[in-house]
Amino acid sequence: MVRRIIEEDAFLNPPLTVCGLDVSYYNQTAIGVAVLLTFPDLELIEQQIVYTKSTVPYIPTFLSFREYPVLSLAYNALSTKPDLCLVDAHGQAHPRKLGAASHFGVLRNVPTIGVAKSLLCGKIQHSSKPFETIVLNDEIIGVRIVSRIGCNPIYISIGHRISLETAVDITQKCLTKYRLPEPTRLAHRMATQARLKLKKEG
DNA sequence: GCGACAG
DNA sequence: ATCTTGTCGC
Ligand SMILES: [Mg+2]
Repeated sequence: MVRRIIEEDAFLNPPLTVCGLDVSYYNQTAIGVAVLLTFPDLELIEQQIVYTKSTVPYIPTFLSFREYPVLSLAYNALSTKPDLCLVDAHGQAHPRKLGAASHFGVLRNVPTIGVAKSLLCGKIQHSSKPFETIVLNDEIIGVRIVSRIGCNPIYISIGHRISLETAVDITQKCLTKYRLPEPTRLAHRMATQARLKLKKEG
């Protein structure tokens, strides 16, 4: 599957709509969320939540086996498909260069960007470039971005059908006043909200 | 063999 | 990811 990843822009650029994907858990229930926003205005136009039984454990480097199923169902639920997806996970910034964001992109054949909140592998290279890069095996596999002053950085990498440069550019255009870009931030917030609701209802 | 290790 | 109160800082 690694060889099926397209590292070039193969989508409507700039996109008219972008999607944010994330998952939360409540006991054995996986809660998948897909939000659809306009671009570049970032206005919410649709949100979908799906629930499944969580059966696969979390094992580092195998996140997609745990989260892809419910994410795919949430994506299916969208009445309108986005031009690009931002996934709360790494893309190529993965030991085998096949993080969940890339996995999702290839399986669904949709353009994706990996937006992670911490580093899985690789080392940060402080270069002269505007961004610090994530390097693994002498190869740049992603970038670290200080998306909000005073907060921990976020990690951007190619998911599928997009270049790293464009991935960084669009992610930055999705940033407002928070650490996470709007698509991922809203999906994450909605997933948390749904989890707390399940908890309250018992 | 040991430590690191997205969510 | 989840649990969980206070606390520090903008
Ligand atoms: Mg997540």
